[in-house]
Amino acid sequence: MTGHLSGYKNQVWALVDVKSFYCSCEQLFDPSLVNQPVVVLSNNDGCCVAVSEQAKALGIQRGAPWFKIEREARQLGVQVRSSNYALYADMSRRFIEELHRFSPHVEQYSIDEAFVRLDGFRLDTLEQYGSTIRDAIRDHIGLPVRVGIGATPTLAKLGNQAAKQFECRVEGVIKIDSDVRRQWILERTDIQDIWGIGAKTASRLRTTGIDNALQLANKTPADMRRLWNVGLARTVMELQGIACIEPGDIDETRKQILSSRSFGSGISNFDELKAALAFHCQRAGEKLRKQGSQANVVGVFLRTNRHKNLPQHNRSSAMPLSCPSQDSYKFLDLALLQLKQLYRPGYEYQTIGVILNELTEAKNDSFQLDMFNSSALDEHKRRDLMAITDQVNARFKNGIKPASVIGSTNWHMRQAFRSNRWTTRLDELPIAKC
DNA sequence: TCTGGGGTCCTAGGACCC
DNA sequence: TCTGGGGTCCTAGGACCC
Repeated sequence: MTGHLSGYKNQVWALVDVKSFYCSCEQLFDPSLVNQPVVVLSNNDGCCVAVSEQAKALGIQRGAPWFKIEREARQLGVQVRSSNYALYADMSRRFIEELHRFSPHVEQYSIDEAFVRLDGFRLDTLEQYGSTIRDAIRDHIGLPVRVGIGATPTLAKLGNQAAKQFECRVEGVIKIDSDVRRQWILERTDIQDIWGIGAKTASRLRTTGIDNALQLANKTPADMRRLWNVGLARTVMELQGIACIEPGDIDETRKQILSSRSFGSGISNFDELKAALAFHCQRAGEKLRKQGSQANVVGVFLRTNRHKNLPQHNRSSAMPLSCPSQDSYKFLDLALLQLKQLYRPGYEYQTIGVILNELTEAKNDSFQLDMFNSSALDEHKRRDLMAITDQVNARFKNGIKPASVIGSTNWHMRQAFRSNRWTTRLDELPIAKC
């Protein structure tokens, strides 16, 4: 084998990701944030989900609970924003659209990163091509990206990771194209920075003397399969340059749909839980109908706050529908039944959620009838009701919702620092002053 | 007062069958 | 006295990702 980009499958993978995506989106529309320490918070303004380079340099860590670091962060001059998903989703769409100019094969992997296949390019031009992509995203979309290039998805991720690690030396683009360079980078990559290896596996690997990616890559896949699991065996192969993981496209239809949210503060009252449950059934149903699926199983979970020194109660259940459905109200009936079984008075619950499972494609005019409970006419009416509800809710915030949702506000989301939805709302467009 | 929400895949173990 | 074992299917939970 001459180089790592001419392995037997002749694949070339690039992983393009946006530097602290949420922060970069905020900085793009608010120039006062440029080159400043910025953090973006999770739902409920709970913890830091994105941290700008400057904030990182001040010691702010991704995942840190905001209420714990707020005082110090403010003193350090850190700027804070609540999550603004409308903005991020739209910027993500533009980012992916731009990538399609560079390859017919783009697989969006998350809101801020995508795999781009560059098979067939001349090896000595790849680095230049990576820089071209980086410049285009910066100039046309306004977002800073890093590019990692390698013979497998895992090596591309690793290159991307290395581009982060050696930022000052490589200007955001790293290509792993020779065995020498592969080994050099692997040796300097901590085991836990490998895609697919998390905290648990990393600490177990360390007890066997494997601390960096090179040590792992030198194992045989068969041994790792036998001693560990198939996932780790695949990772070893990928690190050796043999592609065996196909990153899925996140635009594919979901196999499971979940709606959940933690409450602003603990909830013990059954009726308030019920209100939240109704909200999540409505929202999960909305997502389900949007992708044209129907569900066969409805699940519910209920959790107390594991960070609190209080009695804990975490339970979940799932029940099959009598026939496949898209009907939020049917989901609610079944979910409520389960909530009654799961609920115990006296606990402070923190999160509730609804999961729709065993999704199948919804056919337009033929659907299975529930033998005991409904007529075809009812089914049609229910479908129309759902369709109209979705249309109204798409146009008007706080449009139609189940009656049981109304009147309880304790579980609503906190978003104290949200910026404008600059690109998706007419009344929030940025204004240019002459 | 205040620690996210949404996914995927894999595995172990129970149920069941012959 | 002697009381199997192997295959398949299903599910809950774990680990991981961003």
